[in-house]
Amino acid sequence: MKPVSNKEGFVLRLEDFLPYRLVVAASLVSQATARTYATKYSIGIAEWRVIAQLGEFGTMTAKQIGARSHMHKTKVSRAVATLNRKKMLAKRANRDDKREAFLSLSPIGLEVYESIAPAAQALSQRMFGDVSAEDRAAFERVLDTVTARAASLADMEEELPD
Amino acid sequence: MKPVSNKEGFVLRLEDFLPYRLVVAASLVSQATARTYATKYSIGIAEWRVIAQLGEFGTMTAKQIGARSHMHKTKVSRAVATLNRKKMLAKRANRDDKREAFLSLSPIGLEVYESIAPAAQALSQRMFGDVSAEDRAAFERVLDTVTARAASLADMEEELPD
DNA sequence: TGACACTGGTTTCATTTGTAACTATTTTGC
DNA sequence: GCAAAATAGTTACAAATGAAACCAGTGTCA
Repeated sequence: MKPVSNKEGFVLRLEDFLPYRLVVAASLVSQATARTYATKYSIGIAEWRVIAQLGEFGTMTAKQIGARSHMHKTKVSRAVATLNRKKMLAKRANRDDKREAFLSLSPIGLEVYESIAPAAQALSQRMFGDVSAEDRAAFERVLDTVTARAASLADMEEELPD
Repeated sequence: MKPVSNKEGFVLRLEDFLPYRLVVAASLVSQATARTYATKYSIGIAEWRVIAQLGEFGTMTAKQIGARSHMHKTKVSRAVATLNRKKMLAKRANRDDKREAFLSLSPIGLEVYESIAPAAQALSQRMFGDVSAEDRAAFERVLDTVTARAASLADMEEELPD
């Protein structure tokens, strides 16, 4: 199918349009991975991301998890709640600030982490495995710059004067 | 914050984990762009994507739009419905197959397309503008391969025997 | 000290989303 | 030609989501 030029003449070629391609790729990847652990371990994406953070860093507050994973705070809150219900994490109050709590994986949570993490790694390998080291490095560079840009853009508009 | 190794020893370093980084980057980009045309032109993401497809290719069925943009058919259906309500597109029945309809932009829709497309282009420029040509090429290569992989993975599982 | 702004986290509510069921039509196999 | 399977698109329903209100605790500054 060939692009059609309309009267005004400006045509956006989506197949060359990086933001679009990025988003499509990500959504496919997200679906594919989600399926893997969703069906296999009955864990949702948000829950898994919380587990992954805690598995990597040990102990964090909900706030930290949200900041690090760019997850909305209500999403984190709910994910934590479900994981808590499933006895997958340990909550320890912070004496110095009773608003927040220190979260970490319970033995069960750790088990889940230990079983999902390698699967995730394997899946990643299947998707990115045969990408050359150079391409991979370039890919990471671009991801980083665009992440930074997009994040700053988002923040900017957040604090616009009304 | 330094990763903590737990008893079992397997730690997934999310900052090195490409699927994760890809998804985070995409979600930030998506948010940033969404905001641009959402607030400026009161158009949702799905609607914009439909407009973009039609702007580029002229006439398509809902099915084609969905396939090309990897959008769920209900999403396409609803986006088309809202755009139709806003008189932004033209629906023409297909005599040879009355189940489907040929969709294209109405003059109003074209206007919207012509005003959003350059803005999107500009935003993309702001995010990817100063990426070197080589990095950009590498980035595209990787996006393509991973898109193909993830898509085939998704399809595969779709037809699993239950 | 006490009022007031602020922050971590939860909850409520309206919106968005996907799954599955459904309608209308077309295709297939016999 | 016709019953059964398939397909384009819509709709009903339930789950996921984000914005905003909210609660409890903390910081500030007079």
